[in-house]
Amino acid sequence: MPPSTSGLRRKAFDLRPLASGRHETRNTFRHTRRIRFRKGMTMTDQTTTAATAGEERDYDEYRVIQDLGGWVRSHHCNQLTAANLGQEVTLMGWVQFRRDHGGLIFIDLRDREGLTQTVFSPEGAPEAVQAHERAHSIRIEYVCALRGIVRARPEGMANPSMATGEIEVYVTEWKLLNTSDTPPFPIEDRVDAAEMLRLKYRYLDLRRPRLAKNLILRNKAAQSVRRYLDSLGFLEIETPVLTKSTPEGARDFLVPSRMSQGMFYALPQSPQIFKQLLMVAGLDRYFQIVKCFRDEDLRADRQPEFTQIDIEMSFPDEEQVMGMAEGLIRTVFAETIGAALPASFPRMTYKQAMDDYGVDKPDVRFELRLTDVKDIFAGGGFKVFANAPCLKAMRVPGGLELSRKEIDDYTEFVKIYGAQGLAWIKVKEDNEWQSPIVKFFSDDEKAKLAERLGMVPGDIVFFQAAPVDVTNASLGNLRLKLGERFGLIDEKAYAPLWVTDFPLLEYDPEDKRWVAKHHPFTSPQPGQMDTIASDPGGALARAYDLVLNGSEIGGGSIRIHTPAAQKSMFQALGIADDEAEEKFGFLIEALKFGAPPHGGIAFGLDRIIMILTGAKSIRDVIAFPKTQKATCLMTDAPNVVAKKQLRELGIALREKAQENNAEVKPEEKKNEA
RNA sequence: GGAGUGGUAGUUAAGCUGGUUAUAACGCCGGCCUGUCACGUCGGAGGCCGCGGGUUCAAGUCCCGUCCACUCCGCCA
Repeated sequence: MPPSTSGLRRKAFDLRPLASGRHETRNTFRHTRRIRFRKGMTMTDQTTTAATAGEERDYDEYRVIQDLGGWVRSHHCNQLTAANLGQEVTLMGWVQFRRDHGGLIFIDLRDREGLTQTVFSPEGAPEAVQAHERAHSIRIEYVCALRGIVRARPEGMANPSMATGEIEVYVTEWKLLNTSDTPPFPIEDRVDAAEMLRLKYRYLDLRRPRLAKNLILRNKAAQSVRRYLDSLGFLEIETPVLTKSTPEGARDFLVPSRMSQGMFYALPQSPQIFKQLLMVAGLDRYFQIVKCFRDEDLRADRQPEFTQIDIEMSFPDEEQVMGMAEGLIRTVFAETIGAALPASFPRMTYKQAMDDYGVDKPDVRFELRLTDVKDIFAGGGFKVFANAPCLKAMRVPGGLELSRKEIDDYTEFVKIYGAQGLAWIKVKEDNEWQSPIVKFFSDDEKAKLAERLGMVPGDIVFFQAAPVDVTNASLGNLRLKLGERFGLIDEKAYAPLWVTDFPLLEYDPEDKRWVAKHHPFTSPQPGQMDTIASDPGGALARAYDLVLNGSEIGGGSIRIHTPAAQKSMFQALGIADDEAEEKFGFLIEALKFGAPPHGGIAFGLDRIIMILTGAKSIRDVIAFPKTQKATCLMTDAPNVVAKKQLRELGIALREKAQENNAEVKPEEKKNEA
């Protein structure tokens, strides 16, 4: 290998002892490749075929990992501008791209802040020449410390798409801090690898600027929340993670107790009761940015562990909680993305939301509405409409252009929500109605329909005749689809909306009983407690949800603060006195000792960050998220545990669970007693 | 629990009504290259077509099952 006997090579090679006596770490990918060569072809085959044009080189001799050796980073990779010209700087980061011209070598160095172009030239001082020679060995994702001079790029060579595009760092000396295997997917925003891979190598996915930016913004939002609430006298107080299972609400995650065998803690679905007890304690104003756990199935915006901004205050009415909450959201949006939300958020009752939008979290960025037309067709000749428990229509301007296939697709879409089909009328340019059903309508029905909906040429009207929940769900969700289809949604708009006057209770057909819609500590509106027994579905709660762009980002209520009212509430929910005592006795007890009127709200931080970043998935705003099956592909959690651990907890697995547990890996077996 | 979409080199994808040796781009390895910026150029390596059955002379392709990821319904006070 003649080139490596040159002085330069020898010098570079001799850097080895400088690496603090540590053994060099070779690129393991290259290592595996070698082994593979041995299996298949021989190494001599490899070298003879390739070494035709020039001398083969082994760059591994340059891939000696070095210590920082006292080097200190002077700037991050998004910092240098023309203002820094001539300065000697030290950058540290990952190799994003290399452009090796044989002569000049360009390396774009990346850290979480951005990119800086660095140049290695074979000219200049001997150190710089040597730095250039060694730089041939640099590969993508290697970790380097580069020291050099900030220079203006030559005339016409600036890159306006880079923040640091005016300058480059002319490298005089560099250290290889670590090598990297070839990453399983490119660390770049513009390439979208399979989510499975991204989750397995999450730490690489997070190197991509888009995800790193999301986490940086998430931090900004969290700090903004803390500043705002602190300025209003809210105390950040931690509450237990190992707590007590409560019967209402979502499924709990359970943690077995070793000390009390057969007993379980539950992870909190929210710190609800604790924050109320902090009010009883007289701490007056509480907040916490806190993990909550619900063992339910996942969605694009739902993870089994998620983060709430949990807030509670003493002596408020709805106006004070909502005013504080509006200020919080306005502050966060202003301080993170510079968006100005309205000075006062509009409000809508739950009933109006369901009537006009079919959902309890309307996206009010666009105008389409549902209209009740049941009365028009009641007792009429078209039996499907006449006999429907609920009949609503939605007029869509411009919908005439929808193709038959699109309408068929929408028909399939609403079937998801239990609809049998989807009726429609197109209003053609000559004002004639084109529809499979209109022949069943009387002239009077047609006239009334046209008038109520304000039908004009170019429209399509969709109908849903079904039970009220099916009608609302199918048209309400179709509305969102059509909003997208017709470009009605301003993606840059932020449309907050309070939804108020929620029902206190809702009927659970499965359990055949009334359950709290919000939670069982929510106060009914004045006078409503007395009517619960006679009309459980009619009682309204002092509850409010904050909806932003059709996403529920927060919800809260004024709480019950007297023991008598809380007992009545449990009675209404069909929770027997002894059960209430067992499950919530400590709360009722606490309310006896001068609990102040109190109320609060909790925001879904993950969902807020989704909106702030435009993320389509909650996984893109969480550092280490779970899959839809609630597993972690990186750590392989959940997993089996040693039999000893189970024994200590007094736990025996049932048959089916044992089958899963049988797949214990050898090293895990070792740990067993 | 249910419905749908996807799974083919390291990655992203193509592969039609089943039919030669499974294709491309990027990446990887090596040669050349002093102004690139997703550098260029020449050469090379790289495949349990998710897994298991079945149909067939023949399966990446058809059928059944199964696993994984995603979206949705149920569920999520």
